[in-house]
Amino acid sequence: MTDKRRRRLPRSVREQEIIDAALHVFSKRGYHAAVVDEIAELAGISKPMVYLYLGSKEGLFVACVRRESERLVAAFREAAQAGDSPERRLWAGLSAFFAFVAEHRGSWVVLHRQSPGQGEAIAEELAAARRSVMAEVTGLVRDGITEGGGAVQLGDQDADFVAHALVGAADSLTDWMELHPEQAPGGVTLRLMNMVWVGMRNVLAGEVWAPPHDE
Amino acid sequence: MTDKRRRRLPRSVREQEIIDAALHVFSKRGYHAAVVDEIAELAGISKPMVYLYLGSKEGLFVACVRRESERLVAAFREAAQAGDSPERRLWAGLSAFFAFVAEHRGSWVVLHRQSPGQGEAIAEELAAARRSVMAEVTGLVRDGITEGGGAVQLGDQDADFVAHALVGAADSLTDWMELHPEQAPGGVTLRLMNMVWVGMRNVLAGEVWAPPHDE
Amino acid sequence: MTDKRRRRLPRSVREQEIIDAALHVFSKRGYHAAVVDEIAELAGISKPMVYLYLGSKEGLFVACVRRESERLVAAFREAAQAGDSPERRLWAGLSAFFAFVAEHRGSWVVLHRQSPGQGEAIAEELAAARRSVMAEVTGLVRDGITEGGGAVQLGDQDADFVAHALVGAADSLTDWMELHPEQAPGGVTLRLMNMVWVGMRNVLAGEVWAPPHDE
Amino acid sequence: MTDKRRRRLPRSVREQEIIDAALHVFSKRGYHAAVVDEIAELAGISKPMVYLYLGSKEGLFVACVRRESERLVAAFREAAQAGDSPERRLWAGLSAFFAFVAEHRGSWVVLHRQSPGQGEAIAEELAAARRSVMAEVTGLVRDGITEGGGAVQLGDQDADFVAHALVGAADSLTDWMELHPEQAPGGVTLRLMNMVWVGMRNVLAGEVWAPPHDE
DNA sequence: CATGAATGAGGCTTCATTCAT
DNA sequence: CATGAATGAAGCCTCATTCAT
Repeated sequence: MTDKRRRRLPRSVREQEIIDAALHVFSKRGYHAAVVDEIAELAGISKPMVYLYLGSKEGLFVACVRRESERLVAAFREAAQAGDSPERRLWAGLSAFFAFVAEHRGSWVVLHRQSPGQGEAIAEELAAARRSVMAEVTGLVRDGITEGGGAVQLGDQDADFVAHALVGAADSLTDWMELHPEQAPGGVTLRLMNMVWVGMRNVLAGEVWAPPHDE
Repeated sequence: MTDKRRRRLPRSVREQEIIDAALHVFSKRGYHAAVVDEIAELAGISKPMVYLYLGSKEGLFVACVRRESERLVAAFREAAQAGDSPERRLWAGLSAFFAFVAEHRGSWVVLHRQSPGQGEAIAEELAAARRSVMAEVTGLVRDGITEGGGAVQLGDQDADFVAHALVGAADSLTDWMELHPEQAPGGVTLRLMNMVWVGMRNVLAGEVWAPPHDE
Repeated sequence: MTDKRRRRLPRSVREQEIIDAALHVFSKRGYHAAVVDEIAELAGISKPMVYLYLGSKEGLFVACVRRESERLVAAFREAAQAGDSPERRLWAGLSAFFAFVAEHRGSWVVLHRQSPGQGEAIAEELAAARRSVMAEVTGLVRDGITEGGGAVQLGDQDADFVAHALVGAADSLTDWMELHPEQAPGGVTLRLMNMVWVGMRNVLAGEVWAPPHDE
Repeated sequence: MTDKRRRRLPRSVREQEIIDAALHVFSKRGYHAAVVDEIAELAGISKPMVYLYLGSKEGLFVACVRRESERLVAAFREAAQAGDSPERRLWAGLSAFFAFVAEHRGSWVVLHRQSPGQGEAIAEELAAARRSVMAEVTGLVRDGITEGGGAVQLGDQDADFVAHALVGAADSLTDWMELHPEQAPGGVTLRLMNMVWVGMRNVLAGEVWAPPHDE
């Protein structure tokens, strides 16, 4: 922490600091309960500066959502690019995704655990962010499973289904991880992948399961 | 609905109507953005009645959480009791769970999609409700998979892991269902079960998957 | 405490019970902080009955003030009548007055320790009550001191001065008595009388005191 | 007063102005009947400023009580220091005290004429303020009478008794003064002092009075 | 550029009072 | 006669946002 008094920072840097502060507060309190004063104080500047840079409370939130969803997508993509086969790419992508959700709690909370109905603009921005994240996962799932699972094709709708299930499970498992702090995130990813993965492959290979009927 | 003006209702009935209205508004707006006036208006009474019956905005929320978590647990248990084998019970319970999440959107949103940090009492109540729901799922998962999957035992921790994954996936899949209204909830349950189920069984049977390494 | 349910009491009795309850609550909380619900509950009846009998919160307060000031005046007069000389009457009256203030704390608090400005009607009623109490004291003081102190006459204005001082001192000494519960009220009266009495007599007899000047 | 619109005042000045306004309103209406809006309006600012500076209605009241009790004590002490003998100090202190009570009606009403039971914090603050005021008077009374009256010692308890009586009488005499506006405060002080003073001295000198018995 | 000072608007809560049975 | 049910009105407090320096 350098001396916070009377720093002259370039606009872009200061803006990022404000968004950092906003992310922290929004994730801790939720959009409505968050208070702009707290964000300004945490950013080490006065409130009018916050308004000068981001325009409004909504602007703050939108900036957070935009930046963090881009970060998540970027992490996902970067990891995925490293693999040289669809299966490897999928594994790497999901690992990165899971790591992001587990480690950047604040970002994920802002993106995925806000109550709905906080206003038109916010709902729109959140929906867009979630769509863009989900699209990445869906794409990798489709390719990964299709090629990894053998000759079986996985349609867009099915891939999207799997992507939703994976994302939801990953989200929920961050709660589980808080109850079991001794479990490493990598291990959790592996367990989740195993469960879904082996299931997907076998289901695609024809091993279906049907609900047992009472005779 | 009969004439809403100046109805005199017994306390117990009015109270349920108020909770109905509160559930609707809380699920639409989230705890903080919800406004007590709107709840009162939707319940067809004046604000002081709301306070006379439920005490405070927090009291309203707690009443919603309590009632709906009990409903969810009840639906889950009732369905599970119908089966005569662990596997059947698990299937029935999860079907009921999924149906509840898909159909009682409001209840589920209030239980599971609130921003964190809404205050001590609220956080505590939500945590308790979620624990009680998760405990039900975990119990059925452990028994169901253990006996359904063969001789393999599933420990409490593993069962809880699977339960979290299932609950999270189910939650997320309600979003998917909104994108695909033509899909019946029963079918969605079946797909989810298949994916997880077959995977779990095979994993327990020894078919593990490991991330592929670049050679 | 007899069975409070469904008593049929004559109007006058019930009214006194309500005033009892009101006095208790008003003296404990003050006019504004007092809540009609609490008065009704303490009186063992429903709120509409309170309004049927006393009309309004103001009516409740006015009834308390009127009844208690009459009681105080009555106690004062009754005691004073017992004496057969002005000096005895004064002593007896002041003793009774002091005993009343010390023992009927509720009554005295309602009469003398209300914030001003609670509304026109209330201010008027309180002023009237205080005037009537003070008039009693003034009358006895004038006669008692005039005849008790010798040939010296005490005018109305002076008597009123002494009466005010005595009443104020008596009021304040109830606080002192709370700090010294071991002191009997009778002793306190005696001390006060002694201090004022001897002073008055000597002053009237010519022993004046003047502020010392620096030379 | 200069143009009240949009004045920018430093915090400390504004704060005192707010307390001035609060004192006025609290003394006119009493704690509960006072309305924060009126205080804000009288202070020439908007309500949020009041809350920003003093925190709450309770905070406003506490600030008044604290400031005014300190003022009273200061006036009392300053006057007392001027004398060069216990008797002179007592006279000067009591004169100052009486002048304060007579002239700063608002301060005195807030300090001494609030209904009891306005809430824990308020009751505590008021009790503390009254204790501190009474302690000053008690101290001076003890020294002043002891040395002024000759060789007779006056114990703490007796001094406190006299102090309570004096303070109560002074309080009540402000009412008398309102009925006799032609009387100067200095004269009232002198009369009160004479009455109590001569009495105390003579009582301490052995001239006791006892209630007359009917033979 | 930066901020201390200021506010309009709105939300939670309470309470005296009345209505319909 | 008696009451459970109901509400209009008002008060405390907070917060996003802006002004004047």
